[in-house]
Amino acid sequence: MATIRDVANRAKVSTATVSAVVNDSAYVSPELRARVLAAIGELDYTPSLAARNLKRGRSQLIALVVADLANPFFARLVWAAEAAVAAWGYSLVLFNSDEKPENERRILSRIKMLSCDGVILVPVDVAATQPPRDSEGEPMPTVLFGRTVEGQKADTITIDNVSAARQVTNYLMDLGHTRIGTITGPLHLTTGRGRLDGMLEAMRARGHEPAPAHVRSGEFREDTAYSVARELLTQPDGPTALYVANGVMALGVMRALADLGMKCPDDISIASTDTIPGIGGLRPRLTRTEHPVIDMTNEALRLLVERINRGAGADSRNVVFQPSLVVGESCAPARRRS
Amino acid sequence: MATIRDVANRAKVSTATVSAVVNDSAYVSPELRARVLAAIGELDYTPSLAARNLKRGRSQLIALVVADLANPFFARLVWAAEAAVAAWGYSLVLFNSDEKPENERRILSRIKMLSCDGVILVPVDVAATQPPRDSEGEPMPTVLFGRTVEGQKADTITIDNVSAARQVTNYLMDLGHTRIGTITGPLHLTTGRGRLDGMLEAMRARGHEPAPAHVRSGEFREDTAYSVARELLTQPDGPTALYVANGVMALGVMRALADLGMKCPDDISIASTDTIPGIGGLRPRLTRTEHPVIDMTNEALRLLVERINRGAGADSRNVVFQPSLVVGESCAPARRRS
DNA sequence: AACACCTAGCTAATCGTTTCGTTGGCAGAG
DNA sequence: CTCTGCCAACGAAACGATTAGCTAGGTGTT
Repeated sequence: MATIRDVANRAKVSTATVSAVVNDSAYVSPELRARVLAAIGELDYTPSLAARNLKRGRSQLIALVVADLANPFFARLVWAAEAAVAAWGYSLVLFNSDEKPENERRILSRIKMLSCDGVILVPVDVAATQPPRDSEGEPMPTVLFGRTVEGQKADTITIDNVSAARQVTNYLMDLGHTRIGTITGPLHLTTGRGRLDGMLEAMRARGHEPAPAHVRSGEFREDTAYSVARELLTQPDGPTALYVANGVMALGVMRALADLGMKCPDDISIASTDTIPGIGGLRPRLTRTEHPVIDMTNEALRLLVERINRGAGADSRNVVFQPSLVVGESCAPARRRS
Repeated sequence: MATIRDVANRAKVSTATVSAVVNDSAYVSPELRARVLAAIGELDYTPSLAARNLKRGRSQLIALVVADLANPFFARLVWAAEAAVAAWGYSLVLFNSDEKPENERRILSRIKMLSCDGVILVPVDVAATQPPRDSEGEPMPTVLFGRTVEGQKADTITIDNVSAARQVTNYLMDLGHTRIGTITGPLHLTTGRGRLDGMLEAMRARGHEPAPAHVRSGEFREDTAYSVARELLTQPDGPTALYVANGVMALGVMRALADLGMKCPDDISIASTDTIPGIGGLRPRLTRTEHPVIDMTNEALRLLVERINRGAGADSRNVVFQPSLVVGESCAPARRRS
C-alpha cells in the first residue's frame, strides 16, 4: 500500500508537508497542497491508523462493554451507541461480558491493549469491577452505564430505578392490588436492588408488605424468569399482580402464563420496568416504564468525549434519567378474593 | 506506561528476548524466561497493539457491517458475531450502514484505515457495493452475509430465501387460502427478491396468482409495513392471508391489525419469514420460518478466519442455509368467501 | 544597507514493537 | 590443541506516521 513517503516522492514534497495537508495542521501553499492531493488521489493513499495511533497514543476507538447482548435493552444501547460514536468520529469496538466478572476482566485488559480512547461500561459486579486503567496507569476515560460501582469516582449515566419501581407498584395498588409479587433482578446490581427497594418502599408507604414467597429473583433472564414464574404462579396463595423487573423477564413470565393456560390480565396482572421495543401489535401490551435509551446514550457519549479531551482531572458527573409509565392492557383491577 | 524496553532493562535482557517470551516465538532458556516474566509482572507491562500492528501489518480487528442495527435479526447476528470473534482471538468493530450506500462507502474506507483483518458485510446494494480492498489494493478477506452481490467473487453465507417463502406460502395454501397478499422487502436485495419469487413460484405451481394490488413493498421496516398494511387491509377486496417478508414487518402488520380492530387469525391470517426472538408468550404466535443465525454466524467466521490465513488466492465458497417452518397460531383455515 | 523577523517547507528523531542477521561461548571432532 | 558447528541471546533496522527544530528566502524597519 501507498505510504506517506510514496505520496511525498510523487508530489516532490516532504512527508511533513503531506502530513500537514492530510491533517490540516499547518499552512501549506495552494500549489503544494494541490500537488499533494493529486498524488494522494493517484496512489489511492489512506493513512495508516496503526502508525498514526502509535505516534499519537490515541486509537480513535471507543469500547462498549455490555452485560448481556442478548437483552434487547442492550441491543438498543448498541444501536444508539454506534450512531453516536460514529457522529463523534470514533469507531465502536463491542464486547459482551455476559454478566460474568471474569469475562469483564479479560475484556478490560483487551481494551487496554487496544488502547481505546474511552470506554462505556455496563459493569457486571458492583464489588468486583475494577476501573480500567490505561498503559500509564492512569484511569481511562470511562462512563458507567445503567449500573454504578460503589465507591468509584466515575462519570455515570443511570436511570432512577427506585422511581420506576414505585410508579409501577403504585399503579398496581391503584387498581386495588395488595398481594403483589415481584420477580427481581440480581440484587447485587443497583438495577436489581433499586427496583426491589422502590417496590417495597411503595408498598410499605401504603401499609402493605409482599409475602416473602412472592419475592423471587429472575436474574434478568428470560428463561430464569420463566421457571420462577411457573413456581410462583402454581403455589396455593399466589399473588394477584406481578411486578417484573425488566423487559425480557416480563416476556418470560408471559410465556409461563401461556404454558400454564392462564390469561393476562384476567387471571393475573403483569407490569414491568422496561420492555421490548416494537411489539406493540401483540397482545396484551405490557404496562411498564420506558427508559430514554437514546438520550441516555447520547449523554453518555457527550460526557465521554468531554473527559477524553479534558483529561482525568475533572470532577465526575452523575446523570440520572427518569423513566415514564406507559399503560398497556396487561393489568386489570383486583377482584375481591377471600 | 511500561514498554518492552523497560522490561528488557529490568530483566537485563534484550528487547528481542522479551518479544520472544511474550509471543512464544523462539526458544528462551528457563532462567531468562523467568526473569522476563517477573519483570513483566512487576512493571504491569502490556504490549502495545498499535506498535505490534504497525510492525505486523495486522490489527486483530474484525469489522461487522450490518444493514440495520435496529432490526432484531441483525441484533442477533451482532450477538453471535461478538462471541465468535472473541473465540477466535479478535475484537469486533461494529458498523451500521442503515441501508444507505453512502454510509456503506464511508464505513468501508474507515475499515481500510483501521486495517481490519477481515470484514463481515451485509451489503446494502447489490449493484453499488464495492468489494473492500486493503491498502495494498488486494481485496480484504470478506464474507458477505445474508445478501449477495452480483458478479462478485466472494465468500457468502446466505439463507435459502426462495425456499423460505415457498414453505410459508404452501402452508397458507394448504389451509385453503388463495387470495394471498404479501408485503415484500426491497426488491433490489436478494433477500427481498428471493422471498417474493418463492411466494410467486409456489402460488403459480398451484395455479394461483396474487392480485397486483396485494403485492406491496414494506422496505423491511416496521413503520413502512404498518402503513402499507393499513392500506392493504382497508381496501374492498383484501387478501385473506398475508405473507410478510421479515419479522419486524410482521410486527408492524400486527400493530396495524390491532389499530384497525381486526383479529388475527380470525379476520386474516399472517405468516412471515423470520421473526423476533423471545416473544413466545405473546399472542398470537407467528407462523414463520426460522433462520439458524448462530450457525450462520459461526460458519461465516470460520470462512473468514480461513481466508485471513490462506490469503486471497483460494476459491470463494458460498454456503446456503435452510430455514425451517414453525407453526404458531396466526393462521386459520380460509373461510369460503363470495 | 544592515538587521531582525517571519514563514513555508524540510530533515530527522521518535512512538513500541518484530525480526533479520550477527555474536560469542561451548561441545565434539580431528 | 585447534577447528567447526550449533544455538541462545543480542543489536539494530525496519514498520508508517507525527512533529520539534532548523533553514532559507522574503519582508519590513530604521
